[in-house]
Amino acid sequence: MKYTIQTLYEKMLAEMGPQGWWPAETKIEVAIGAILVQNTNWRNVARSLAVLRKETALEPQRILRLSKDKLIELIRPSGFYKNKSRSLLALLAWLAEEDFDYAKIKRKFGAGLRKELLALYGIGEETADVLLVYVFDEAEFIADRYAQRLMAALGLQRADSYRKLKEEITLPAGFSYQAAQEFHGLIDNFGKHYLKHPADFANSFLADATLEY
DNA sequence: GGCCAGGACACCA
DNA sequence: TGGTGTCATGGC
Repeated sequence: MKYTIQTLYEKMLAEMGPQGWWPAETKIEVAIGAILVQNTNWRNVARSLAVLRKETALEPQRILRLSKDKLIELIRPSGFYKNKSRSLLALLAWLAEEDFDYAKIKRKFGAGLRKELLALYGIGEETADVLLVYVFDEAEFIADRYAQRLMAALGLQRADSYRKLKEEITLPAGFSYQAAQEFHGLIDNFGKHYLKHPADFANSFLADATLEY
Protein backbone atom coordinates (compact mmCIF):
# COMPACT_ATOMS: atom_id res chain seq x y z
CA MET A 1 0.00 0.00 0.00
CA LYS A 2 1.27 3.43 -0.94
CA TYR A 3 0.73 6.41 1.34
CA THR A 4 1.25 10.12 1.23
CA ILE A 5 1.89 12.00 4.46
CA GLN A 6 -1.81 12.86 4.55
CA THR A 7 -3.08 9.32 4.00
CA LEU A 8 -0.44 7.87 6.30
CA TYR A 9 -1.68 10.15 9.07
CA GLU A 10 -5.28 9.16 8.39
CA LYS A 11 -4.40 5.47 8.37
CA MET A 12 -2.52 5.66 11.64
CA LEU A 13 -5.29 7.66 13.27
CA ALA A 14 -7.89 5.14 12.07
CA GLU A 15 -5.87 2.17 13.32
CA MET A 16 -4.63 3.60 16.61
CA GLY A 17 -7.12 6.31 17.55
CA PRO A 18 -6.29 9.64 19.20
CA GLN A 19 -3.20 9.29 21.39
CA GLY A 20 -3.42 12.19 23.83
CA TRP A 21 0.31 12.30 23.52
CA TRP A 22 1.11 15.30 25.67
CA PRO A 23 -0.48 15.03 29.12
CA ALA A 24 -0.59 18.65 30.25
CA GLU A 25 -3.20 21.10 31.45
CA THR A 26 -1.50 24.26 30.28
CA LYS A 27 0.94 25.45 27.66
CA ILE A 28 3.52 26.36 30.26
CA GLU A 29 3.34 22.81 31.52
CA VAL A 30 4.05 21.61 27.99
CA ALA A 31 7.00 23.97 27.73
CA ILE A 32 8.47 22.77 31.02
CA GLY A 33 7.89 19.15 30.08
CA ALA A 34 9.52 19.67 26.69
CA ILE A 35 12.79 20.55 28.40
CA LEU A 36 12.62 17.90 31.09
CA VAL A 37 11.79 15.05 28.71
CA GLN A 38 14.91 15.45 26.59
CA ASN A 39 16.40 11.97 26.26
CA THR A 40 14.44 10.93 29.32
CA ASN A 41 11.56 8.61 30.07
CA TRP A 42 8.29 10.44 30.65
CA ARG A 43 7.85 8.59 33.91
CA ASN A 44 10.80 10.47 35.35
CA VAL A 45 9.45 13.74 33.99
CA ALA A 46 6.11 13.13 35.67
CA ARG A 47 7.88 12.84 39.04
CA SER A 48 9.61 16.15 38.49
CA LEU A 49 6.41 17.85 37.37
CA ALA A 50 4.61 16.55 40.44
CA VAL A 51 7.07 18.03 42.94
CA LEU A 52 7.48 21.15 40.85
CA ARG A 53 3.71 21.56 40.85
CA LYS A 54 3.57 21.13 44.61
CA GLU A 55 6.24 23.78 45.16
CA THR A 56 5.28 26.34 42.53
CA ALA A 57 1.88 25.38 41.11
CA LEU A 58 3.85 25.43 37.83
CA GLU A 59 3.60 29.21 37.84
CA PRO A 60 6.58 30.31 35.77
CA GLN A 61 7.29 33.45 37.80
CA ARG A 62 7.56 31.32 40.91
CA ILE A 63 9.90 28.91 39.14
CA LEU A 64 12.04 31.83 38.01
CA ARG A 65 12.36 32.95 41.62
CA LEU A 66 13.66 29.60 42.85
CA SER A 67 17.32 29.31 43.69
CA LYS A 68 19.37 27.26 41.26
CA ASP A 69 19.95 24.58 43.86
CA LYS A 70 16.27 24.40 44.73
CA LEU A 71 15.28 24.06 41.09
CA ILE A 72 17.84 21.32 40.60
CA GLU A 73 16.47 19.49 43.62
CA LEU A 74 12.95 19.62 42.20
CA ILE A 75 13.79 18.41 38.70
CA ARG A 76 16.38 15.88 39.79
CA PRO A 77 14.34 12.80 38.79
CA SER A 78 14.46 13.89 35.14
CA GLY A 79 18.23 13.66 35.01
CA PHE A 80 20.68 16.06 33.31
CA TYR A 81 19.51 18.50 35.98
CA LYS A 82 22.40 20.90 35.60
CA ASN A 83 21.74 21.44 31.90
CA LYS A 84 17.98 21.28 32.21
CA SER A 85 17.75 23.78 35.05
CA ARG A 86 19.71 26.24 32.93
CA SER A 87 17.55 25.53 29.86
CA LEU A 88 14.36 25.83 31.81
CA LEU A 89 15.30 29.21 33.25
CA ALA A 90 16.39 30.44 29.82
CA LEU A 91 13.10 29.45 28.21
CA LEU A 92 10.89 30.77 31.01
CA ALA A 93 12.78 34.06 31.17
CA TRP A 94 12.40 34.43 27.41
CA LEU A 95 8.68 33.71 27.55
CA ALA A 96 8.35 36.13 30.47
CA GLU A 97 9.57 38.97 28.26
CA GLU A 98 6.13 38.94 26.63
CA ASP A 99 4.25 37.87 29.75
CA PHE A 100 3.70 34.36 28.44
CA ASP A 101 1.41 35.71 25.75
CA TYR A 102 2.08 33.09 23.09
CA ALA A 103 0.00 34.76 20.40
CA LYS A 104 1.89 37.97 20.98
CA ILE A 105 5.22 36.16 20.73
CA LYS A 106 4.12 34.61 17.44
CA ARG A 107 3.21 38.02 16.07
CA LYS A 108 6.48 39.50 17.24
CA PHE A 109 8.75 36.97 15.56
CA GLY A 110 6.59 35.62 12.76
CA ALA A 111 8.47 33.15 10.58
CA GLY A 112 11.60 33.76 12.66
CA LEU A 113 10.14 32.15 15.75
CA ARG A 114 11.89 28.81 15.23
CA LYS A 115 15.25 30.50 14.95
CA GLU A 116 14.57 32.45 18.14
CA LEU A 117 13.81 29.24 19.99
CA LEU A 118 16.96 27.58 18.65
CA ALA A 119 19.02 30.44 19.99
CA LEU A 120 17.98 29.60 23.55
CA TYR A 121 20.31 27.39 25.56
CA GLY A 122 19.21 23.77 25.60
CA ILE A 123 16.69 24.06 22.79
CA GLY A 124 17.69 22.13 19.70
CA GLU A 125 15.69 21.29 16.60
CA GLU A 126 13.38 18.73 18.12
CA THR A 127 12.48 20.75 21.19
CA ALA A 128 11.97 23.83 19.03
CA ASP A 129 9.52 21.95 16.83
CA VAL A 130 7.75 20.47 19.85
CA LEU A 131 7.27 23.96 21.24
CA LEU A 132 6.02 25.24 17.89
CA VAL A 133 3.49 22.43 17.63
CA TYR A 134 2.25 22.14 21.22
CA VAL A 135 2.74 25.65 22.57
CA PHE A 136 2.57 27.96 19.58
CA ASP A 137 -0.08 26.03 17.64
CA GLU A 138 1.90 25.72 14.44
CA ALA A 139 1.76 22.78 12.02
CA GLU A 140 5.37 21.54 12.00
CA PHE A 141 6.68 18.08 11.36
CA ILE A 142 8.66 16.68 14.30
CA ALA A 143 11.42 14.59 12.71
CA ASP A 144 12.48 12.78 15.87
CA ARG A 145 14.08 9.36 16.19
CA TYR A 146 10.82 7.47 15.96
CA ALA A 147 9.85 9.44 12.87
CA GLN A 148 13.23 8.67 11.37
CA ARG A 149 12.83 4.96 12.05
CA LEU A 150 9.29 4.90 10.71
CA MET A 151 10.06 6.78 7.51
CA ALA A 152 13.12 4.62 6.92
CA ALA A 153 10.92 1.55 7.36
CA LEU A 154 8.53 3.04 4.79
CA GLY A 155 11.36 3.24 2.29
CA LEU A 156 12.53 6.82 2.69
CA GLN A 157 16.22 7.06 1.91
CA ARG A 158 17.35 10.24 3.63
CA ALA A 159 15.75 9.76 7.03
CA ASP A 160 18.80 9.11 9.19
CA SER A 161 19.11 12.45 10.93
CA TYR A 162 16.76 15.08 12.25
CA ARG A 163 17.68 17.67 9.66
CA LYS A 164 17.67 15.32 6.70
CA LEU A 165 14.21 14.02 7.50
CA LYS A 166 12.95 17.49 8.28
CA GLU A 167 14.07 18.58 4.83
CA GLU A 168 12.46 15.56 3.20
CA ILE A 169 9.06 15.78 4.83
CA THR A 170 6.68 18.64 4.23
CA LEU A 171 3.27 18.57 5.87
CA PRO A 172 0.44 18.90 3.33
CA ALA A 173 -1.24 22.25 2.83
CA GLY A 174 -4.13 22.57 5.20
CA PHE A 175 -2.57 20.23 7.76
CA SER A 176 -3.71 21.73 11.08
CA TYR A 177 -1.61 22.15 14.19
CA GLN A 178 -3.95 19.74 15.93
CA ALA A 179 -3.20 17.18 13.25
CA ALA A 180 0.52 17.86 13.63
CA GLN A 181 0.19 17.21 17.36
CA GLU A 182 -1.70 14.01 16.80
CA PHE A 183 0.63 12.85 14.03
CA HIS A 184 3.61 13.14 16.35
CA GLY A 185 1.84 11.18 19.07
CA LEU A 186 0.85 8.49 16.62
CA ILE A 187 4.36 8.18 15.23
CA ASP A 188 6.02 7.93 18.63
CA ASN A 189 3.55 5.45 20.04
CA PHE A 190 3.76 3.42 16.84
CA GLY A 191 7.50 3.41 17.28
CA LYS A 192 7.29 2.22 20.85
CA HIS A 193 5.12 -0.70 19.84
CA TYR A 194 6.42 -1.65 16.42
CA LEU A 195 9.92 -0.27 15.98
CA LYS A 196 11.70 -1.40 19.11
CA HIS A 197 13.14 -4.23 17.10
CA PRO A 198 13.35 -4.17 13.30
CA ALA A 199 11.28 -7.34 13.02
CA ASP A 200 8.34 -5.83 14.90
CA PHE A 201 7.47 -3.65 11.95
CA ALA A 202 6.60 -6.74 9.92
CA ASN A 203 3.78 -7.46 12.36
CA SER A 204 2.29 -3.99 12.15
CA PHE A 205 -0.52 -2.58 10.05
CA LEU A 206 2.10 -0.72 8.04
CA ALA A 207 4.08 -3.85 7.18
CA ASP A 208 3.56 -3.50 3.43
CA ALA A 209 3.40 0.29 3.36
CA THR A 210 5.61 2.65 1.43
CA LEU A 211 5.71 6.42 1.40
CA GLU A 212 5.09 8.26 -1.85
CA TYR A 213 5.72 11.90 -1.28
C1' DG B 1 23.48 -5.06 36.24
C1' DG B 2 24.04 -3.06 31.89
C1' DC B 3 21.11 -0.60 28.70
C1' DC B 4 18.34 3.13 27.37
C1' DA B 5 14.69 6.69 27.26
C1' DG B 6 9.74 11.65 24.11
C1' DG B 7 18.22 15.60 23.12
C1' DA B 8 21.56 19.16 23.21
C1' DC B 9 26.07 20.94 23.49
C1' DA B 10 31.15 21.22 23.43
C1' DC B 11 34.97 19.88 20.98
C1' DC B 12 37.34 18.02 17.14
C1' DA B 13 38.81 17.07 12.42
C1' DT C 1 28.59 19.11 8.13
C1' DG C 2 29.56 15.03 10.66
C1' DG C 3 31.20 11.98 14.45
C1' DT C 4 32.11 11.24 19.43
C1' DG C 5 32.00 12.12 24.52
C1' DT C 6 29.29 14.04 28.24
C1' DC C 7 25.42 15.05 30.97
C1' DA C 8 22.04 11.71 35.14
C1' DT C 9 17.89 9.55 36.82
C1' DG C 10 14.97 5.47 37.32
C1' DG C 11 12.78 1.17 35.22
C1' DC C 12 13.48 -3.10 33.27
